[in-house]
Amino acid sequence: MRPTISTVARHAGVAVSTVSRYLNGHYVSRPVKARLSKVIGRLGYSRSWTARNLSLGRKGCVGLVVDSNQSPWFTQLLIGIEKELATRESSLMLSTGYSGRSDSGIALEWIQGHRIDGLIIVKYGARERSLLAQALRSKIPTVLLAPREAAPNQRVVRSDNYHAGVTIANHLADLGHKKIAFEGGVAHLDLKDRLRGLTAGLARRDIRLNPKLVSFCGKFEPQAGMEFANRFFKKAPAVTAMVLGNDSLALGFMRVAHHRGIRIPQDLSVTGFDDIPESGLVWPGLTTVAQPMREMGRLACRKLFDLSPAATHEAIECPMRLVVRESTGPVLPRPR
Amino acid sequence: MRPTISTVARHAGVAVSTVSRYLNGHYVSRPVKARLSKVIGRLGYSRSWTARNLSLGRKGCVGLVVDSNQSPWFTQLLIGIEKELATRESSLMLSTGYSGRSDSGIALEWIQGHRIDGLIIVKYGARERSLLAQALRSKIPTVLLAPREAAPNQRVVRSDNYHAGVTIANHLADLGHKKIAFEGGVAHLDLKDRLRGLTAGLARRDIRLNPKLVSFCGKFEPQAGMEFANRFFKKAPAVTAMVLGNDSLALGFMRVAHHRGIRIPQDLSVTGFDDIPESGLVWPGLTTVAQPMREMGRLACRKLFDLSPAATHEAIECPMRLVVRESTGPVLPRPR
DNA sequence: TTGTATGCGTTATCAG
DNA sequence: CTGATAACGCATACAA
Repeated sequence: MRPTISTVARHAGVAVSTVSRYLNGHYVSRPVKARLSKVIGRLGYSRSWTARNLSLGRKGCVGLVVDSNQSPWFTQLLIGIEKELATRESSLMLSTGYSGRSDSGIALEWIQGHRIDGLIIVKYGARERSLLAQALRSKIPTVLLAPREAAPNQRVVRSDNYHAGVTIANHLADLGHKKIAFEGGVAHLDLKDRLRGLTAGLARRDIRLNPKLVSFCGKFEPQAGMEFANRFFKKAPAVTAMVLGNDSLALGFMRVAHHRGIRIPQDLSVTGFDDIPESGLVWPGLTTVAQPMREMGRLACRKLFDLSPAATHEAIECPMRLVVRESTGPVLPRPR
Repeated sequence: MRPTISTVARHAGVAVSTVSRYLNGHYVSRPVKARLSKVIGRLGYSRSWTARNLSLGRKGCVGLVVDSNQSPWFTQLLIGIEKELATRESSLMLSTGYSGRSDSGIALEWIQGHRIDGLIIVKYGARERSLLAQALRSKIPTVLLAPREAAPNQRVVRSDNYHAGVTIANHLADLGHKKIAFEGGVAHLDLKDRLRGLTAGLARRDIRLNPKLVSFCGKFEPQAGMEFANRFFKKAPAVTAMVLGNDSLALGFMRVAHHRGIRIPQDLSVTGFDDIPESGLVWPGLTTVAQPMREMGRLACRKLFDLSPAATHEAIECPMRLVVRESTGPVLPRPR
C-alpha cells in the first residue's frame, strides 16, 4: 500500500487538510511544516495525480494529434511541446492517425472521456474536421498547428509560408535563375501561400513564373516526387531551377535526377521547404527553408493555455529561415 | 456542467449503481437497459476516465521514454504501441529525453505522481538506470525496448542483432566480397551482437574479418559517419565492402563518399542496420537490415501487461529482414 | 493557524 | 435484478 495524504497526516499527527495546505504552499506553522517535511521524506510520499486532477476538475493532460507520416517534423515538435508543458504540470497524450479510418478515433475518445484539458491538432485537414467540431462542442481549447485548411476563429500557429516563398525567390534570383518551375504537391493553404510568395518574390525581381511550369501533383510523399521527376525529365523543359513544395518531394525528385545522371546543381538547382533532417543528410544537401518546429510546438502550448479572447483571433506566424546547402548554385553558361 | 453518472441516474429514475452496472455490462433488466441507452444518448453522457481510474486504482496510461534523436525509429514504434494500447483502454504518455540532464526527469515524475501503469524505455542505457531503479522500487512494470546495455531479470524486447549480422555477411559473401571493413559506432550490446554475427557469418563462408578493419568510433550520428569516412578514405584501405553499425552512420559515410567521387557500389559497397526511412530516400538506396519497429512496439505493450513470471525472464527477439537496395553490388574485377 | 465536513465521478460491496 | 453506501485520494469552504 502506497502512502496517501492521510497516512502522512496520521504520522505527523495533523489533519489531512493541513497536509494538503502544506503541499500547495498555503498557511502552515513552522513546526508543523518541519514535521511534515520529515514525515513525507521518510514515507517517500507523493501526491496522486489522478485524485488531484479529479478534485481540481482538470485532466492534467493535453492531447496531440498528428498524421503518422510526419516523422521528421515530429521530434522537434515534441521537444518544444514537452518543454512548455513541463512548466504547467501537464503532460502529453499522443495519437498518430494510425487507423485507416477517416476520423481520429482515439482523440475523440479523449474528448468524450474527459481525458484532456486541451488539444493540439497538427496539419488540420478534412480528416480532422469532425474532431475539431467535437472539441468545440465540448469546449476543449484547441490549437491548430500548421493547418492545411482554413478554420475561422480558431487558435492557430503556423509558419510564414508566404515569406518563405519570397525567400526562395530571392535566393534563386540572386543566383541568376530566370527559368524556374514549381511543383507543389497538395494544393493546401500552406502550399498556396508558398507559391504566392514565390510568384510575388520573383515578380519583384522582374522574373515571371510560367504558369505552364506550375503544377500540383496532389501528393506529398517522396514517391510522388519521383513520379513527378520522371514526367518532368521526359518533357525536359528548359529550366534551371526546380522549386518543390516540400522537402520530401524534393528528395524524391533528386533521387530520380541522380539516377538519370542529371547533375545537381550544375544542370539543375533544386529547392524544397521545411528542412527535414534528411535534407542535410543526402548529397548534395538540399537548399530549403526551415520551419522552426520546436518553437512552434512551444507556442502552440502557450496559445492553448491562453484563455484571453485575443488568442482565438490572432494567428501566430513564425518566420521561416533559409538554409543554403549544395543543391542550388549559379546558372552556368553552357546548356544542358 | 457536464452530465455525470448521477445526472443519468436521475433522468432514468434509477440509482447510480445501476447505471454503473449498465456501463460495465453487468446485470440490468431489459426495460432499464433500454431506458438508460436512450437517456445516455440524449444527454451525450460519457464516463470520466479520471474518476474511473481513481476508483479502479489504476492510471489508464503507460509511459514511453525515448531519446529525442531517434526520430526515424519513432513513428513506426508509436503506431505499434498505440494499436496495442487501444485494445486495453489505455493511452500513451510520452517523454523524449529533451533535457540535457543525465536523468529522465519527466518520467520520474510520472512514477512518483502515480500517473502510469507501466513504462516502456527505448534503448535503455546509463542515462535511464536511475529511472529503471525507481520503477522497480515503485513496482511499476517496465519493458526495455532494444536496450543498449544488459539489465538482468527485466522484461525485454529486442531484435535479433546477431542474425542480422549473419544476414549481412551472407549477402556480401554472395556478391563476392572478401575484403570487408566494419565501423560500429557505439559499442553497445546490440552493436557487439551485430559484429559477432557478421564475423561468424563470414567465417562460415571462409572469410576473415581483419581486426584492423574493425572499429567503434563511439558515436551514432550521421556526422560521426562523415568523420569516420574522411579518416577512412585518407587511409584508403583495400576494401570492397563497408559495413556500418547503423543506417545513420552509413548515410553520413555515403555522403562523404559521393563528395569524394567514390562510386557506390562500383567502387565500394556499403551496408547499414535498422532501415530508417531515409535509407530508401537517398540515391543509391542503402542496403540494410530492417528492425520491425511496429511489431516491436506492439510486443512491448503485450509484455508490459503480461504479469506471468515468465515475462520477466524470456526476452523477445524479433527477426530482422534484409532489405537490398542499390548501395551493394558484386565485386568488380578492376581495382579502385 | 488548524481541524471538520463535503465534493469530485466512478466502482464495488453489500443488503433488499 | 436493484438501491444505498462506502471507498478511491485529494482540495477547499467554513468553523474553531
